[in-house]
Amino acid sequence: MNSLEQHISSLAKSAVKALYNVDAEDSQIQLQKTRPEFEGNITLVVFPFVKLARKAPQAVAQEIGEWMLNEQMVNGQIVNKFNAVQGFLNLSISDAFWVEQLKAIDADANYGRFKYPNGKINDQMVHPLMMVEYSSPNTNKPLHLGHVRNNLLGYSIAQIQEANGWKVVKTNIVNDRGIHICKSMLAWLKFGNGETPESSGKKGDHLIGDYYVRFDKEYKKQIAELMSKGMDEETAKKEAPLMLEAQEMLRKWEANDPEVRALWAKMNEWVYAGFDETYRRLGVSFDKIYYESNTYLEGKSEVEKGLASGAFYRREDGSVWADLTKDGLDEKLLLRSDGTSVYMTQDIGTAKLRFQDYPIDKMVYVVGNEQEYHFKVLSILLDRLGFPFGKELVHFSYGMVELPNGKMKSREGTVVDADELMDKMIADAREISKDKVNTLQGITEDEANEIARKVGLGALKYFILKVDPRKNMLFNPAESIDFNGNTGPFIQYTYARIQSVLRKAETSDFRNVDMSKSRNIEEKELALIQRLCEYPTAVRTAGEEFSPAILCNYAYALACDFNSFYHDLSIINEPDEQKKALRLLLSRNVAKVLRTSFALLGIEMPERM
RNA sequence: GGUUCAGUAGCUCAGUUGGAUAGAGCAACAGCCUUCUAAGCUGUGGGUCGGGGGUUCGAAUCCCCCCUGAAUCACCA
Repeated sequence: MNSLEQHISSLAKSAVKALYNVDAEDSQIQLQKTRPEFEGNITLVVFPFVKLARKAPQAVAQEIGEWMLNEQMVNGQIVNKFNAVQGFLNLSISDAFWVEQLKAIDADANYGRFKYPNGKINDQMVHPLMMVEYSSPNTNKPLHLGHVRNNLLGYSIAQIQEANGWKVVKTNIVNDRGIHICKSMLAWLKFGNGETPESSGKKGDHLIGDYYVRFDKEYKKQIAELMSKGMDEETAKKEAPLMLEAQEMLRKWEANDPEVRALWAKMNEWVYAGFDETYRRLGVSFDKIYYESNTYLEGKSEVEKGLASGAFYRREDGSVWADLTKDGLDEKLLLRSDGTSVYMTQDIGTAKLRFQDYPIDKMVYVVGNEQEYHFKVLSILLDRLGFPFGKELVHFSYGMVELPNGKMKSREGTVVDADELMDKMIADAREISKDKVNTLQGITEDEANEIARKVGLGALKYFILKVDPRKNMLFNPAESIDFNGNTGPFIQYTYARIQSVLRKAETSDFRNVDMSKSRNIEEKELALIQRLCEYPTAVRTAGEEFSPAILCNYAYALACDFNSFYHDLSIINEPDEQKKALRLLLSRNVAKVLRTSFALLGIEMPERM
């Protein structure tokens, strides 16, 4: 609730008390922005009071409106005038109030961020700590568009929660062991001829990914061969020599076989170098990285402890299980009969190490909705094992990125590669900018490339983040991502325009807007101020709902409002100094809010484009 | 089959705890650059909010039943 809403809310409560002698609940005070077809800025919905008043809605609205105007004769005027339409009381707010709001926004360098009661955003008092896990790649293939969505959501939500007062630790759990890596390793040994990133010029993650695909190809050949000899498919999949070799390799890995370990370490290094580059280009980062190869043994020992405490039980074949039937779920395997760990075991171990490293108050896992069951179970298990954040852990579950013909599948090559996609977006941005001969004259090649990078990535990131994270989204590779309309570049362009205006404004100090002189704020100016006032609510809601999309929508609305204002009204050519000062002040703060909201999305702003 | 999530304009998506005549963008069509950046602005057309009941002053939103799609229910991760 912003300060206008607070004012009107308490005014409305007073009105209801005075008129009907009832203390209104907060939930009964329903405020909304006045729809453009009516006069006014903010609207009180009076339906909740019509029963108390025993009057028609229209009459109640009229009555409350009149009471408000009278009341303010005494207590200073915020509400200027009103009109009542059915059950809706539309209130017009005074210009002075709006100017005051704008000045307050301008004075606040951290506008929109959560502030402690002392006004600081980073008090020395203990922050609640939120750990956000995201990305969490397998090391057998390069990142694709699905990972991009994960990374962008994870990074953005970390920024948003930080703006909402959390101390945030961004973390990544790298899935660096298991049968999938052995497949790549094996294929590389058999068919690689010693190929390295250096010798081939391929990024390490792509090189490894190629061998993962190669494994699958050869494996399928073997299956087909076995089946042609009369073996059934099920058996053929198990008996194919390549699969047996891969499993043997995994056993050697677990037994610390020096050769296997050395190969594993070398190939992982290649992958990490590739990932690092992709992360850097995407603009995401981590405060602490965990590796599954270091956590899975922790998980096993945690499970052993749970076994000792009676939280879990062992079956005759030696496998360890958790009985979740009391929680309405099934029984869950934690250790295989051969003693090896499963995914769940590793997540428990990772949680343990993390909790040793940080005083976690809230744990957030940014993981696709295909793993909802897994996290439901993990939450219960961590709680049983005594992790304080277990019960309340957040699985930030997001939807899949689908292609027109369905899901992306690495092994079948139907993936949109992250690196290629970024290349394409940046190249597209560069191409488009070539047609814009106007303002980009005289800039260097490097500057032009840097703008294209920001704009291309801005288009990509906004395209992904503007969709409600919970929903599946569609990406059609045949249609390029737009640079016009409701897009990142549209908002970046709005920002760049403002920067251009501010550069041209001869003075940098235009805060001397004199409110004492009554002056009429134009409708489009007022709409902009009101929109700016909504920013803190957008930041807070985005945090509560775990939805960067809310900030996208907000930034888009603000940019639309500004462009309309910019089209209709002159800024630096305005002869009236007061009006000009107000418009410059407005422009500067629109730019500020666009920039900070985009920063929370992980999108950079170009100063010109 | 059980559970969970989704279904809104030709396409991609918005739509706060139920509020006024359901909104954007793209695509289509028609206008606006000798004037602060036209990646912009303005306008036109386009809807059985999957279907049917119910709750009430009021339902895209809440409840029930169906239809469709997705995910999941592994000694995979």
